[in-house]
Amino acid sequence: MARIAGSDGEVTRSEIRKVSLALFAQCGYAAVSMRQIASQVGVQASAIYQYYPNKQQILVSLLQNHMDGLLKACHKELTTSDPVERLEQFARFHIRYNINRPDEVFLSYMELRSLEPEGFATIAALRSKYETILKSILRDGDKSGVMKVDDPHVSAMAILAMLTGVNTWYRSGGRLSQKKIENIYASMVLKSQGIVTDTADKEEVIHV
Amino acid sequence: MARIAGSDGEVTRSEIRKVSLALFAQCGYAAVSMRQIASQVGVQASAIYQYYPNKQQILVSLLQNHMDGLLKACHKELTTSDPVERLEQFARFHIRYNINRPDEVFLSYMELRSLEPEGFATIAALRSKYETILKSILRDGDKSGVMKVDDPHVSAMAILAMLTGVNTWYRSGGRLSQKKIENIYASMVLKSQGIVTDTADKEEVIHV
DNA sequence: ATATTAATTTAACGAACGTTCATTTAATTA
DNA sequence: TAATTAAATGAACGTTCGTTAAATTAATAT
Repeated sequence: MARIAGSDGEVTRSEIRKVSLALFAQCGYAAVSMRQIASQVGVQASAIYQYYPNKQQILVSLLQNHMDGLLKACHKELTTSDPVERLEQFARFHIRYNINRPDEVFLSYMELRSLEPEGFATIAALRSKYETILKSILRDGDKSGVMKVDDPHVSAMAILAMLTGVNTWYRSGGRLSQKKIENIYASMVLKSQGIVTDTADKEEVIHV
Repeated sequence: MARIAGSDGEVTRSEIRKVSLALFAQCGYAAVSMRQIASQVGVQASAIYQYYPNKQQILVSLLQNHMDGLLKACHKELTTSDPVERLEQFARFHIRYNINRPDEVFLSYMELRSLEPEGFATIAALRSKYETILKSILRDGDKSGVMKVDDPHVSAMAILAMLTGVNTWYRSGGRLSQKKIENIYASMVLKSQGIVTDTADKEEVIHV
């Protein structure tokens, strides 16, 4: 047998992406074989090479795609110039965007080590771009006195780790709604940088 | 050749542990071969089987060892019963203990997926034990009104992710001392749960 | 000095790996 | 309808994988 009735390159390509993403996230890049991917797609391993030159490029493409989408969506989301509001927008965006893409996020944070130098440089640069967005917000907020940021770099790393960590425990259909989770994390992020905003239980910070 | 002059089982065993830990953390469990480990130890791959029945048991043993040490050290560190002080002790301990064990921590968080069911259950139980320590502190603090904990489980996960994240960026010999980093993280953790403690710039929270 | 135990080697097993290549069939174009 | 292009197959390549077995030598105990 060779070409199969009804076969479509675009469909197969997207199936390869879908299956690779799930398998890489679940088992790790190195532990997944081309035959394993092919089997779940419903083709032979050799068919994958019609779409990707090698296994490594599947990973690079998945990561590139995710980071591009993340950056684009983030820029669209940050609409205000006020640092505090902007920090809240960022926190909420990060939770909202990542909570529904657990596999992409996991890959992005865990499989950088599986990238060869060229791909690594590309993806690391995109990640750095994203981190810089948050650092700028923190620097602005600290400078204008509305936040208490000990160290913008450390704070940014801490906030990102905290937010991204939601994927280690969240499973859809759980006890808490996504909106509720977003609220909790946004509140913790703001508080962690010395901002108090709970409207339900309003407080005021006064120097004594 | 066979047995080598001066060879010592205890030395070889600990070399295997050391090398495996570094390689698993750097490349991922699945990407590391027995021959690769053996080569760095300075023996043939078959020699490893004198010490571990298979590759999987090396990983299990490393993770088991790390979690045991973590739990033991943590219990020793938490000396006070005051929830706020206890939370600070926990945060500082977690940073201090983990920052010097980046490979173990990375493995513990990333290679649970590489464990077969039995080993997974063992390690997951130990991790859960550790998480429960933090959750209890948060519950106590919230109940007694000295903290504002939206949800103890979410807060615990957020705090752990934030603290553990230090290993994604910290490299020894960097700009900040370990003590300074500990201070920054401890402060963020406390603030994130509605506690204000900065002694240098004292404030008071007043309900309006 | 001899027997035993500890530590390692070399050689080999079958299985799986990523990848290439020639071939085959379906769909599209001329 | 014929020629071309798209999408897949199946077989094979050399390599590496985890693991086992038998042999060999060093250290220790008798």
